[in-house]
Amino acid sequence: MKLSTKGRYGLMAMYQLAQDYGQGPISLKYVAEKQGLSENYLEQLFSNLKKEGLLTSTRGAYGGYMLSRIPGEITVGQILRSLEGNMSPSDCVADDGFDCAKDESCASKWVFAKIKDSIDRVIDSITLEDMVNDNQSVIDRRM
Amino acid sequence: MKLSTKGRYGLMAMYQLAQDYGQGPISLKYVAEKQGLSENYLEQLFSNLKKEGLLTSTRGAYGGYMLSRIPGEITVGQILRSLEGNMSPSDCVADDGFDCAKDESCASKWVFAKIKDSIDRVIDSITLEDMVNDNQSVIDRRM
DNA sequence: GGAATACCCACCAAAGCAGTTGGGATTAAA
DNA sequence: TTTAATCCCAACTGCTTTGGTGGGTATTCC
Repeated sequence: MKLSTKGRYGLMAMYQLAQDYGQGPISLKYVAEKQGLSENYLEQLFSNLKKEGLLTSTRGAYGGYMLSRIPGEITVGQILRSLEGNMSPSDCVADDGFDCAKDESCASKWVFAKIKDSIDRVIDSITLEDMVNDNQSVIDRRM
Repeated sequence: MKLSTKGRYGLMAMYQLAQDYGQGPISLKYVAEKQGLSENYLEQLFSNLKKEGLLTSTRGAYGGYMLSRIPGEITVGQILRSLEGNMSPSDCVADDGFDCAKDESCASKWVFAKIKDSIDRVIDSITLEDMVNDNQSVIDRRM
């Protein structure tokens, strides 16, 4: 049950933008180099993050990308969901209106629901600001 | 970040064996039918679970599979790990001795570690017995 | 005008997933 | 002693996803 590189790279890239927050638009090239990622691939991820409203972009020379909100208002959960889809371990407990045939009588289902809840609690409680400040203790108090 | 059918089917099948615990060996065919799974595919999963010591088998007519321990001593974590490998969202926080080049300075890493810990806490606290008894409230008290 | 950038879309190789197939070995029962 | 039920094993397959690459276009600053 792994994250794909979309989620991992995307989080790393967003973290970089959080570190350089307030410096105006940051170019894709810079982010890719700084985090050691393929520029072309990262472009696709940013396109997604933009669609979800987490990034804004400026075209042309000296253009680039910026977080659409302050780092304290962007959570890891928002980033991962926008790149990975929902973060449920099984579709039967996702919020997508998928429904499993056996539905009720399934003992596995509530196990998956518990896993999902615990993941959600973590990723929705950590913001980019927390990551920049390395706020481990803050998070621990929150959870 | 989904479980594969290995984890999902495997858990369902083990749950079935827990329900029929104490009835002697249970055939693959019965479990597959009861849970609506492909017999041939399930066979591979059982082979894995047996290697990990979670199942014992009896060959020949009237043979089958049994849990190797009482349901209260088999956790969801043991089952999922034996079928899915480690349950870390990223290899950089797995216990496998993988090590990431940037290691120290990676802010994403501790995020992944927090996710992993919360998953582990859930799956290691739920046993097959809990599932059979539908012990949701018991689990909630435990966590 | 030229350089730097974001935007868009098609394509691709490799790996993983979810089985299927086919045969063999072992054992209880008839 | 045959037969049917069962576990055991390994190869094969079609499909989808992953993790990119490449090429061209549009926009903006100097």
